[in-house]
Amino acid sequence: MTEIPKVYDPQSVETKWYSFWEENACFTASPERVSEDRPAYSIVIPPPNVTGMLHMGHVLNNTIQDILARKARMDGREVLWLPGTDHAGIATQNVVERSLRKQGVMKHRDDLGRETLLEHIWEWKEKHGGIIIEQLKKLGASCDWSRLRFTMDEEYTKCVQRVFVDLYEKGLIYRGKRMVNWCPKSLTALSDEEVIMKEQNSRLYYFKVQVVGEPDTWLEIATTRPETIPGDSGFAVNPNDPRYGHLVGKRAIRPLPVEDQAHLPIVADEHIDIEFGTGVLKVTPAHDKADFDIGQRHGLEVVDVLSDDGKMNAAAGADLAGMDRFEARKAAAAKLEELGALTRTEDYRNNVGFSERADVPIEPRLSEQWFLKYPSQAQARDCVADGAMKFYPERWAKTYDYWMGGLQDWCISRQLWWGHRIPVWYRGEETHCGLEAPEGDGWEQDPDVLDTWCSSWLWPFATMGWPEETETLKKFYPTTDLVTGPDIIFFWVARMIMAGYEYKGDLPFRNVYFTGIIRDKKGRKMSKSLGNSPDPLELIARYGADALRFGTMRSAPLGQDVLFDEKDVELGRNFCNKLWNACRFRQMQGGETEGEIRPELLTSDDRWILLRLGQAIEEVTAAFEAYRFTDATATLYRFFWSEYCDWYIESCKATIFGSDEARKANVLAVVDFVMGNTLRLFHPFLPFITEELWHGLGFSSDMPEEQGGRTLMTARWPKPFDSRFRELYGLDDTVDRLVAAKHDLVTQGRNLRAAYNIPFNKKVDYTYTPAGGQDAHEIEVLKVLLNAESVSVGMEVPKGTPRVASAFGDLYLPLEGLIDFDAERERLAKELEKVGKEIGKVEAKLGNPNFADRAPADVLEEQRQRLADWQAKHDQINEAIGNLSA
RNA sequence: GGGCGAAUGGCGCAGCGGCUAGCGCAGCGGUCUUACACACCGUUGGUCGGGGGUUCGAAUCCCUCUUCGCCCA
Repeated sequence: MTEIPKVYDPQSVETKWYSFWEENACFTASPERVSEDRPAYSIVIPPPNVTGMLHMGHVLNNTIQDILARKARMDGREVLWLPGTDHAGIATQNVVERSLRKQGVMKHRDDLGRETLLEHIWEWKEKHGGIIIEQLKKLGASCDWSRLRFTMDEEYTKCVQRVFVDLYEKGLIYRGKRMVNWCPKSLTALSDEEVIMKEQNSRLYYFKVQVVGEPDTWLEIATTRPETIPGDSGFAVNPNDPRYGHLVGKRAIRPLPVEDQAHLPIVADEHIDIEFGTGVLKVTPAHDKADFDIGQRHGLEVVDVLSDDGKMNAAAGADLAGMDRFEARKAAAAKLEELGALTRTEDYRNNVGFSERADVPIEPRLSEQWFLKYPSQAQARDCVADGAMKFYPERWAKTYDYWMGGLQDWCISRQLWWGHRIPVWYRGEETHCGLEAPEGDGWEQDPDVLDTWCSSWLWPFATMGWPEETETLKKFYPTTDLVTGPDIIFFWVARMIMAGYEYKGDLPFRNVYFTGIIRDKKGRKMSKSLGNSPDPLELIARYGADALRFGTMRSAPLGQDVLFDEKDVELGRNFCNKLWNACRFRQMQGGETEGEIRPELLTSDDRWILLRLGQAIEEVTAAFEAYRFTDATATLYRFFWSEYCDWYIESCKATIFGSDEARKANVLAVVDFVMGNTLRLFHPFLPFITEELWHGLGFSSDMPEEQGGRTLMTARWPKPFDSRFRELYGLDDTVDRLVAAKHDLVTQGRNLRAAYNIPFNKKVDYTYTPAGGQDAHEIEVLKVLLNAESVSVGMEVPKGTPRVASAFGDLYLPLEGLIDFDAERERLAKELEKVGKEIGKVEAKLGNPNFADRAPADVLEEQRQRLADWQAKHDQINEAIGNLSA
């Protein structure tokens, strides 16, 4: 760091240090190093989609993980941040199939067959699978890349199969023909969690059916899905509905299909809502879950009128067969009208389940699938309820508990090819579930694969070598923190907890931090179609990774969504530049690095900045303990920018540009002490620039190799100052008060010149009357802070000279005959009014006998002190006004 | 319909029983003052969503209403 440029350029610095860290194995975790003195810290990455691209959600999530990991290293812990990717079954297969269709390689996957398509997907994975990993490195993620895992690695796959076999043998996994959520676009079953309910503007169709043998009796029925009428196998009414009781047991004529107008039974069922529509329900057991249950209770036939791709099949009748379900809806309504059966239609808002991935309405469908009855439910539920596992923010614990209280069996089979194939083989009536194919000929493996979440729920331990009791597992499981989005609390978090108890007999992580959702500055979710989703890589290229990290963290409070604005990143860049230049300033002064601080040479400002540093250390450390990263950045911002740069550096120029060499060396020692600590406090947030400055300023040179000598990454996290330290350097409240009064006087003094329209670069002469003893150094400081030509002490000033005052003394701005008495009088009158108001408020409070009676003594005393302070100020101003007219 | 969360100056937030309700950004005025114009100095904006209550004292606790967001049915 010989010639430091004026503007920080992150590009080369970031590349340089990331390579350095990797080459020096700074991210590598080793179980052997774990001991009582060096406790383990671990965190597993929520595996991103292997073919995905880095987006702002990843930035938020992984920045937080990196901050936690880096802080833990500085706390002297052995850190494992375990990275990896997820095969993302449906998403990945969709992407590759689309690409193959586009290239004309195939029209349908059956054209290629299972093996060939899988080859193509693996090829795709090899080509694109590393992109997101490289992107995470750009962000500065300090993952142990030597342990990179993929959910379809051979070993991981073994874990998935082993768990399947085990749960099968325990009777928790079973195969059954049940109503499932079917996605007609992806052509697979889905779990309940993958169905998103959306409110829709629909139409309610009313039609009538004739009761058999009673030509004058008609039942009117309301439905949103007339296209399923051919699949109806009964009509149901509530037994308590007086309108229809007499019809139960009779039959009515189904109008469609016209070539098969069947006579369907009218049944009574408690579950029918009397209020909805006409109170009569058409029962379609094949295409509605509730209807299926009603059908089961009354022995109704199941008539499937839809194909797996959402088109009507032959059973729907000649008029509808082959049509898409939405087209068929209109056609069916038209047909009813033609038959004179359609009585009316009305607009209707209802909730329709959509496929999460394909975004089309799902189709409830009777189908043979594999289901899982969740294991270790009670333990998983209790660990959060009783606080053994902590959620941040806490409120998610309620959501979790509610969901855990209503668990439904999980449909885990998917009609896809990309994923873990179900380890079950069939031969005739025989079924074999096992890790290996059974002996003998004629066995066929189940064609389906498992839900992706049914592999990633093993992530915390399957990535650590389970089922072997590896050193890694012994030392790093359970993990410490999990950082993820609340949108996958059921998909992933809850299931990991259950798997953790079932297979490790312990919870998988102790704390879960739920991030907010990243939105644009207008509060809209980021989406490709809106084009409001910035490319993090581009932001890094333009502002630097540190800037992106800091900007994001500064605007991401615990428990709230993040309204992302590029301005935040710009602010992050400006912040880095400020840090850069503060160090550049230090560099320009030369002298010994980190010299010894001699207590007897400390100025009030030196003591003050040490006090503020101590305060900042406490605040940032406390913020970390509460996972309040925004608070930490706010403290750092305030401390470094306002307290250190704006006040301390400015005031210490009085010494640095002065002639007292001993004092100058002492100030530089203070500067180094403060900067050394500041860089450490910043490092988890700004890893690159802090590492560069740490070495550039030479802080690394006198540190033990493993405690900051080689890298700032392992320098010790600053400790709050103890009483011995405070005593040695004279850090107490009196310093705080004195310097606050000095700053107050300076601000007022600058204000004076502004009030009289004197530009800041114009040097002026002030006159100062110290409140305490006269101190040449303090006067020099005032001169620097006020940008004054001179600060004279004890001079007589003409009557009416503008004057301000604080506990630090009185300050006059002599204006050489230019005093505008009226303006000054007006200014003072305004001040007086403000102060008078405050006095009134405090007096009213103290004058209230109830207050005096009931308020605690310290509050009372505080108010009395305030009154005295205000009155003193009031007197000062009055005196100044008196001087004006005298 | 049930649950959760939010409502504080133009914007984003902090404060969760007693400091003159803070901070950042934006705005306004001034300044290229030998670390930084990605900066510095000064400064204008708020009866804390409405109403009611508890208390000596409420942005903060309770009730209620309104608006917005999320989750579940």
